Amino acid sequence: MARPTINDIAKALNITPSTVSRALAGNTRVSAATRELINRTAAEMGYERNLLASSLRKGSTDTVGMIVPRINRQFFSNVISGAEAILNPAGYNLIICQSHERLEDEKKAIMTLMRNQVAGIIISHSLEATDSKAVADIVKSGLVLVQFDRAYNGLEGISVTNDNFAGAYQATAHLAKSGYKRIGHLAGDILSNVYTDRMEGYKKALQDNGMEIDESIIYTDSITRDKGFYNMAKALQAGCDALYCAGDYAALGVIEYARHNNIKIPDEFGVVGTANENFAELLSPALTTIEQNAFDMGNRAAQAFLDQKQGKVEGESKIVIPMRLIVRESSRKN
Amino acid sequence: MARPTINDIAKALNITPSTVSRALAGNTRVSAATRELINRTAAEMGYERNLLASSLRKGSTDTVGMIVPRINRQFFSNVISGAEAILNPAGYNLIICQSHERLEDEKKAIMTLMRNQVAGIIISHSLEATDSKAVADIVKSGLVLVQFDRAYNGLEGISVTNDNFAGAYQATAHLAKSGYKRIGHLAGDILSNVYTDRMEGYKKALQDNGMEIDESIIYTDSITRDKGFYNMAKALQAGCDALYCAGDYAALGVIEYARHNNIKIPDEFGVVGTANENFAELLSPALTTIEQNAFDMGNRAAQAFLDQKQGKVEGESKIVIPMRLIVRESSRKN
DNA sequence: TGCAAAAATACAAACGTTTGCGCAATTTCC
DNA sequence: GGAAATTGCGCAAACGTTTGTATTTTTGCA
Repeated sequence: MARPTINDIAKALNITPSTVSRALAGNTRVSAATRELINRTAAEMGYERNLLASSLRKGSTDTVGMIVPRINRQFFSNVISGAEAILNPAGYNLIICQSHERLEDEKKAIMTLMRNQVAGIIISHSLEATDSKAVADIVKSGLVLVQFDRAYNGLEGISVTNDNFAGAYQATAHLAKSGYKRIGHLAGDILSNVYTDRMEGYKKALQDNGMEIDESIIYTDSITRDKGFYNMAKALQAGCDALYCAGDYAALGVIEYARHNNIKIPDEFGVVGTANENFAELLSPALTTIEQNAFDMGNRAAQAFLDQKQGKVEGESKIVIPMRLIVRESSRKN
Repeated sequence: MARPTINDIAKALNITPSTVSRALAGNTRVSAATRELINRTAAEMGYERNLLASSLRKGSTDTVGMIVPRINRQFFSNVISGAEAILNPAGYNLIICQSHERLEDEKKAIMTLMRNQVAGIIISHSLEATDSKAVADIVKSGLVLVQFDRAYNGLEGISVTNDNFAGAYQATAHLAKSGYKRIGHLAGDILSNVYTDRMEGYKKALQDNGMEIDESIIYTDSITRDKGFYNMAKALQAGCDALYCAGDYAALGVIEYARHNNIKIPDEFGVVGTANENFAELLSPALTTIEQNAFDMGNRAAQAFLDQKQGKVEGESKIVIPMRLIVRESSRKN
C-alpha cells in the first residue's frame, strides 16, 4: 500500500474512520484501550497524517509564510533561523520565499502563500515595493501579518524593526567623538524606512555634535560594494575625513578604495558600517559597525505572529529593537 | 465574503462548479464566451484557488521540499537560489527546512515534508546523519529524491555532488608546485563523502608530486574557525609549511593564527581553503580556495528533480560537478 | 425539417480528514 | 432499583477542488 489512510486503519481494525481520527488526536472520547490499539497499528502500517486533507477540513494550516528579499544575506538567513526557533516548537513550520528585491516577485510570493492557505505571513519588503496594496490584501483576507525590518506604516498587524535612528545616531556620534571633522554618509534607498531613519539619526548626531549638515556629502542609493568604492572617491574630493555607511558592503568598498589609494584607515579616514556582516570583523582594518540582532528579530517576529494568532494583539503595533555599536579598528583614530 | 470559492462563482453565474473549475483551468470543453465570463468574475470577486483542496483532489502538489543543514551558510543559500531559479518557472515552489546538522531534525523535516505531501525532496544530509533509513523511506513512499553535496550511496534517485576529489587534488598540487615542502591537511568529518573525497584527493596529489603521506599532519574534524586556529599551531610544531583546508572557515583560523604569531603568509606558510565563502577574497592575505559552484548545483539538483518527475531518469544516477581553483595571495610564494 | 454528431454544460463521486449529532451500553447517584 | 448521567463509538456531512460520465443544447448537413 502506497500510503495508508485512516480508512485503511479503520478497515484493518473493523472500526470507523471517525474513531481512528479521534484516537490519533488523543481525544478521550475514545477509550484508552482502543486508542492504544489504534496508535500501535498506525505506527505499524507506517501511517502519516495527510496535512492537506486535515487542513482543508479544519480550515487552517500550521504553516506560516516568510518573504524576504534574499535568503543569502546573512541578516535575512539569521532572521529566518530566529523565527524557526520559535515557530517549530510551537507546531508551525515555515515556507520561505524570495522577492529578489522585486515588487512583482513579492506579489507573486504573497499569492502563492495565500493559495497555500498559510496561517500568516512574515515579510520584509523588497526595496522596489512601494505600494502596500498587495500587503493590505493579506490582512483583508483574514491572515495574520507581521512585517519586519522594512515595514510600511498604517497596516494592521505587528511590525518589528531595528532602531535605525538610534543606531545611526550612535555610529555618527562615535565618529564625531573620535575626532573626525567632516563626516559624510553613504545612504540607501530613501523610499525605505530603514534608510531614511538611518539618515535622520546621522543628521541628528551631527547637529548634537556641533557639525552642520551638508547635503552634498550625503550619497543616496549607495549600499553596494561598488557604490561604496565609487562614492568614497567623491567623498574625498569633497573633503570628508569619515563616512558613516548605511550598509557594510558599502563600507567594504570604502575600505578597498582606501587600500588601493594608500589612505590610512583609521588615522586619515574613519569609517563605520551597518549590519555586522560576517566579514566585518575579518577586514583589515576590522570594520566598526552597528549590529542588528537578526536572530532576535526573527524571534520577535515569530512571537508577534503567535501573539496575534492567539488574539493577544489587535490593530497596528510596533516593536523596536535597539542596535549595538561594535567599535573596531576602522574608526579608532589615535 | 472572506474567500470566495468556485461554488460562489458558480452560484453568482448560475452555473455549476465543475464548469467553473474547467474554465479556470483553461479547458476548451467550456465555450470561450463563458470561460471569459468566468475568468472576469473570478478576478472581480478576488478568487484564489485553494491549493489544499486542489492538491488533495489531484493527489499531488506543486511543492518540493528542500532540507539543508543550515540556510545561513553561503553555500546552501546559493544552492537554494539556484534550485528556485529552475523550479519556480516550472510551476513548483520550494519549502525549506534546516536540519541544524542534527539527525533528529533531519528526520523530523522529512516527516513534515511527507505529511505536507510534497512532490519530492532535495536534501543535503546533516553531518550527524549516518543511517539512510529515513531517506530510504522517501523513495519507498513514491517520492522523488535528489541528494546533493552530501549524499549516500545505494539509494534510488539522483545525487549531485562536487568533484571533491579533483578539487582537493588541484588545491594540493598547486601548493606543491608553488614550492611548499610539507603540506598538511585540515580535514572534515570522515563519515561524510565530501570530506573523505577531499582527503583522498589531497593524498593522491602528494604522491603524484613525490611527497609522502604523513597521517600525523592530517587533522580530522577540523572545519571550524576555532579548530583551524588550534590545529595551525600543531601543524607548525609538526614542521608544516602549508595546509590544504577542507573548509574556508578553518583556513580563516589558520590565517588568524599566522597573523597573531607574525608568520608571513604566503612567504613562510601557504594555505588553501575550500568553498570560496564570501569573505575569502576579503581576507588579508586573500584566500586561495576552491570554488564550489553552489548556484549551479542548485540548478542541477532542481533539474534532476524535474527529470525524475517526468520519468526521464530511473534508478540510481550520479552527477558530478567540477570545482575550480581560485588562486589568490595566500598561496603565492615568491 | 429532421437527425446524427459535436459542443457545452450538469451531475455526482472522490481525495482524506474532522466533527456535530445520535444512539446504545454502561456507570453513577439518590 | 430506576432515572439520569456518562462513556464509547458510529453515521454522515463537510472542507474546495477535479474529473468521468451523463445530459442538454447547438451545429451541420441532407
